[in-house]
Amino acid sequence: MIDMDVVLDNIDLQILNLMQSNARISNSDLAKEINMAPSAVLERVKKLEQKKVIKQYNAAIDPASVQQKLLAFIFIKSKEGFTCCSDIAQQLANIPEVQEVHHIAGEDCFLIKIRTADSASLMALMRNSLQKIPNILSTKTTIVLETVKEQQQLVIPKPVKAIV
Amino acid sequence: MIDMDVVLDNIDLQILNLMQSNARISNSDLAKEINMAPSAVLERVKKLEQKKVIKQYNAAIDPASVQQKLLAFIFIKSKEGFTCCSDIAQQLANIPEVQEVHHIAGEDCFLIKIRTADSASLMALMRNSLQKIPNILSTKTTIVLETVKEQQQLVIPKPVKAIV
DNA sequence: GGTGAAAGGAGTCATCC
DNA sequence: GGATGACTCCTTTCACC
Repeated sequence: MIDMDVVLDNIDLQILNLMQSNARISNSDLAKEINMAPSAVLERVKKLEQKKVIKQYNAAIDPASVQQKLLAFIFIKSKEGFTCCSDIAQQLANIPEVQEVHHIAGEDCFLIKIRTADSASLMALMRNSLQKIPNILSTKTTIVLETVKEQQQLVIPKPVKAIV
Repeated sequence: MIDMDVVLDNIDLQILNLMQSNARISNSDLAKEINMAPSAVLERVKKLEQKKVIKQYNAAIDPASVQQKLLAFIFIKSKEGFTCCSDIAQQLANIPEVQEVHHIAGEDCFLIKIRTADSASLMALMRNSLQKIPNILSTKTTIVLETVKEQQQLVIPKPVKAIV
């Protein structure tokens, strides 16, 4: 079921480009930007949501404002065996503070991105949640000192304006 | 100017909690959820935007749908010296495919998160953009095979309902 | 798949509490 | 700060193309 026949035309790409950095744009503004009727644009947006091209609309919140000042990446090595790997992945994903779980190439099995209030709460979380997951062999933690850039915007190919 | 007197009460936290996973919620629905008048809620949302507690509203787009199937993390080691470091950070941040730039603790200087169409385009980007940045000593690339979880939602302390 | 119009609903602002 | 009400604009639907 991966990679269904999701075919996106230039208009879809324009919509995605506008919405990925301004998700609360009104449908009528969206329609003005791309020179179409609001109803037609609305239908396209709904289809993009249905097809899961648009997965969710998020408000990006400043972590420090809600006392989540520590960001860390942790490499997690696990015992061999693919069934256990996807178990571990799921258990990691269930931890709310874990924002990302990636299965990676190379010796280490997973890379996770995690946010907590401070280093003490990271330590507590590692003891209480991470270490209790079976089949984890070792972890290697990288603490972020400063985040220079953090955005989820994708590079969407700019639609080629047709010559009228 | 970092950490201004941003004081968030329970109502603000409720708003953030609702909007971080549903940024296109209408203001009136938001008002219903937290039992307040729409105008009062709107004012709070605007203040949260002004104070940069809400940084942006994003549509989370499925990367595969727009031909961005490769995700990689790259550790970048640079020459010593703090001034050169922030220069490098800025140049890394200017690359559109680079979604995140973190200054990290330890031997390596930076960790970046980068998305491209495929491994060939990652190679091209490393040759054309990364390698041309001065003072970069070495890079270590980690390719993601599969992403199990990827969300930017923060753990916001659940407001304690006051006893009425 | 897009348009245009019409009804219902939401955003916005001034005013009062 | 929050509520109310009025005005305006937007969303949503549907018949038509």
